[in-house]
Amino acid sequence: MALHIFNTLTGKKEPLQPRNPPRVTAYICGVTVYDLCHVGHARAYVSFDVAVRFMRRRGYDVKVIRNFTDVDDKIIARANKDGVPAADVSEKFIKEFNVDMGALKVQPVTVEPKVTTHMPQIVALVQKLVERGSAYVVDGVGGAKDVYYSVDSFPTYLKLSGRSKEDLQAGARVEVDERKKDPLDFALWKSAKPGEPSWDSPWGKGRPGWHIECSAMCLEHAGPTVDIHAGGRDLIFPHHENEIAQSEPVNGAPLATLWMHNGFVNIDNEKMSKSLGNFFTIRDVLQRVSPDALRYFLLTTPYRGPINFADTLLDDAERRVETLYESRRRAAEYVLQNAPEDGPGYREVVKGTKAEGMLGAGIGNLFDEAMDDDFNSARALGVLADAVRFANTLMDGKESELLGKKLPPKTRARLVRGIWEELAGIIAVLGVVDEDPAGYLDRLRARRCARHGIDATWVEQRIAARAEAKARKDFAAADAVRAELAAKNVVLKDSATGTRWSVEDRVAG
RNA sequence: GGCCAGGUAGCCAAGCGGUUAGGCAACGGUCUGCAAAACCGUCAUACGCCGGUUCGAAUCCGGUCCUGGCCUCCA
Repeated sequence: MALHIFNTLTGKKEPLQPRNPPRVTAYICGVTVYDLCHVGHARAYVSFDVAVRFMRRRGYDVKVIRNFTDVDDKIIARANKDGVPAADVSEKFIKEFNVDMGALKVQPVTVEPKVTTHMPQIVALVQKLVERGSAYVVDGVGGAKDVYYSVDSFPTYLKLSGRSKEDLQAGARVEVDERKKDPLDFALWKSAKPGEPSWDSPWGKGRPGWHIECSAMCLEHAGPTVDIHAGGRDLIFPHHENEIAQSEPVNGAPLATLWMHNGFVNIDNEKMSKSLGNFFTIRDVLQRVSPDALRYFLLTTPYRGPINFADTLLDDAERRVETLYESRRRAAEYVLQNAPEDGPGYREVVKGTKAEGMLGAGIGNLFDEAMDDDFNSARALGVLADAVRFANTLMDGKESELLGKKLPPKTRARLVRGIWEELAGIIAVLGVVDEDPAGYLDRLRARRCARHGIDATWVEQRIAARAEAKARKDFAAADAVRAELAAKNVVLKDSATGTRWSVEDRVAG
């Protein structure tokens, strides 16, 4: 099966059919840079990051365009409030955005266009719309003009959201503006009020309306039709609807073949919003858990549906990621210690056994099959779980139940190596458990030590004392140390190579 | 009011006509000086409710209840 993606425009999963394969163009609506990003942004950009990584795994040459809207009412409002130029606000939050995306391991996109560097294209597009009668000019501020888009000029307006103009007006929350021909008409160009950033145009000093920048930048970087246009659900109306209305009459072609929209992040089953105060920035969250944990959490639900955000769920994800890193580290050590022999891979070994149904088709294939179904990351994590569990079973030497026979360590090592080699490709797409396990686990432990006020040196000393007690068979003393450390959330893990320790985070957060 | 999602075992969450998703928690077991981790088993013939279609429905159809969202800026 080929990659299928849910298309908002048709309401169906459709095969990805790029116009010029293997090239895929994708325009992802970026942020308006007036504040720090929240977990809703994290969900959108992590979802699309995984989608892009998977398309690349599938052999597509993906060009990703993700804009910054750096001219906007909210930026101006923020600048006025802080008493700084608007450009300072947008520049600051572009930097912050990049910091957050970097932390989340969202891969850099191909092009990051900004409104301020695409003014000529925007003005030219507005001009074309006026010329062909899609837009009209009215009096604005101080002799300058405003330009409005006429929704009546575009018969298929609202085809993406499947609404009707009557429905929207029934909401009766559309602002009344005497100069508009239709209440649903929206601004393409706004005349500048005193003190606002502005650019020269045929209509005097002004700035673009909210939607036009994406039409202009998408055209500039992807051409008349982009293969995939993506953003949050909330953008379906009005933003994407308006983009379509602005672009299609001028381009004479569909703006996008596929429209992808990610679902919302809810907090305690309510929409996250600033007014409700249930609002978390990405860095708030990364204060609590690792980027892997946040990514893993976001991937536990397919991108299109809502996802409920809660500390307990994040903590669950972090523990799960920790387990996976532990397994990965253990696998690496196991392979190193057991000198894997050459021979058939796990798929052949599993044939005709209980484990065949689980992994016989091949881990990579199962993963691809899951992701081909509209990037079903939840299913993909199931594949990951099955594979890791099987590798652990082998390392435990408990494979006879599954395989009907016991294998020598060298054979097990061969299979474990093969499994993790395949898993490497998967975790590279998901962007979780893809770091050096020792480094990750050390950082995790250090963070928990800090949170619980634990001194690592002291722990090591206590462990040494316990080792001495154990050496002289004084198990009572050894157990006393275990209990002493357990009281501080420190858990000891004895192994052939010595005692490892970790910090449990379950109590007190 | 209009439009759109969703309701799956203690919790999270796949599946969307027939064959074990997966994870977490709990409990039992293997292992261990004791543990932890890991693995095995149990919880699990679960799918909001009522009808209908079908040899067969969590999956399709009709109705109904509930939750959330959009219709204003929002990923």
